[in-house]
Amino acid sequence: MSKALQLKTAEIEKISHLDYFNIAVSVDCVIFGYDDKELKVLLIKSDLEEFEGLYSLLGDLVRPDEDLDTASYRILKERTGLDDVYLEQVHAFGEISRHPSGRVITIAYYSLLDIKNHKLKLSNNELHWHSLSEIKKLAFDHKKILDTSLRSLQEQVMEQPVVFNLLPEKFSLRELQELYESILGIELDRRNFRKKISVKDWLQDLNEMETNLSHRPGKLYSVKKQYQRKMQHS
Amino acid sequence: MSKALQLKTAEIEKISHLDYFNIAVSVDCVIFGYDDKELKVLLIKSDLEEFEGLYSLLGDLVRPDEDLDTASYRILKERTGLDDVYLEQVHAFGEISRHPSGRVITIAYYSLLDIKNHKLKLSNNELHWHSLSEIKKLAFDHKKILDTSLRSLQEQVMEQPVVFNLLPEKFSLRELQELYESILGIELDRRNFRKKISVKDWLQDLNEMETNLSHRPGKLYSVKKQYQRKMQHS
DNA sequence: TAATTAATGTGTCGAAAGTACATATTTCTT
DNA sequence: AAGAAATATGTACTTTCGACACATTAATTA
Repeated sequence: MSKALQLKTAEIEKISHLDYFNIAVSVDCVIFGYDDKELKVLLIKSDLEEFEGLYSLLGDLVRPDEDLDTASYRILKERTGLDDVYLEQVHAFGEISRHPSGRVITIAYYSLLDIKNHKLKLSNNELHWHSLSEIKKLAFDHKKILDTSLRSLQEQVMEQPVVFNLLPEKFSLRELQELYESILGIELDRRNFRKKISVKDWLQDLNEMETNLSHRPGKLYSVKKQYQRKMQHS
Repeated sequence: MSKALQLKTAEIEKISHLDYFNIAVSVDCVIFGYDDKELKVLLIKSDLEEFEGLYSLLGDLVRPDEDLDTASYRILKERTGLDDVYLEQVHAFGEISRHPSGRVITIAYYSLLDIKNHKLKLSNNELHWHSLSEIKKLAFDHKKILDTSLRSLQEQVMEQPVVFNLLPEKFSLRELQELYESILGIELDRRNFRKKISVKDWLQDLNEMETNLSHRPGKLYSVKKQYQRKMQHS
């Protein structure tokens, strides 16, 4: 093993095997949701004394026999019951004392899902959706991880068709625009937004209308099949 | 520790401490260099039987008492003697069998340096510069890591002032353009390139000219101080 | 020293994309 | 039938992008 890892002999003598295997690897999932015109993130109450009263992202140690990607899917599945969700790796965080109980480096993933259409079994556990705007402090370095993930999402959102997992299958252009505004934190001009989206050619016009509104309904769209991002089942 | 990592009691019983600490963490550095109008990468001959005759990136295990960033600086320092080099994290690679001798996940960093101005002590070791165009196969998953890092560099290069570490302190616009062409793998129009660079306002006109050319010399520039990317010494 | 060579330095025009902005239309409600 | 509340849509202006050509400079050579 030591030779495999290209250590020099002198180093091998100095450093024991156990030293090197004293780092644990975890995955943390930044699960963004969208509901009530607000971007939210799924958090769990931290059960560490050090972080009494604080919330943290959903994470777990990576098992020796699973890929990083597989680990993130497993965590999502275990915690939310969902298995059709797109995950994207964001960054690795490895400061020495980021975890109070030991050396743990973590790989952050973000994920997007439509809160209303993915009813979690929230009843018996400590899992809750939190509005991004209200989150001031999180356990560990999870606030930093959240900020980095949001920035990464913001950078991708206008270039790539990533956000559709946050919406129901059928949505109006107004709903889509409100979602973009939530993610980017800015207001957008309706006509310019529609123009910009329409040149991307991501949407399928369903020839259906919104219903149950007390005003003129809008047309409904869905994202074209080739742009749907689902889990690559492993 | 187990509680710290938020395992359920049932899991703690099933899974021993050692199982979880059976994953090693390494850092691999994709060190790009530029010389002779070509983009190159620094590789070392693999000393694994499995990869006989193949080259690999510069990497090492992360020590329990160092940050990921610190580890990447240490590796660069140890292998090249350089300590004023900018490193940027790219991605974590964690496929189960990416390392033949055990479970090792690796965090990839890229780094940029001017080959001519950073004379490595290349004499006694197996370190060599390889033209990117000639690299077909590398040890481990290092070809994939290299490709991902290059793509990441390509995406950043027009937006951010990242490439100046690949050039000597003083350079002409032609040299800069040739560098961009090497990185992007395309030819650029001289006038449009100059226009694009000039609006960025990254460059300091040094009021000096190239010398020792057999034709009209160009003006020399350097990157403005506020855009220089050096190591944040830790 | 004049002519040649090989590169530098520079500007314009048309196309495409981005931005600001207002009115007519549709559906539901009363 | 009128009013309320939202949808759907186009144009003019500005900025950016891309293609493209010619005069200038310094070194070399005849």
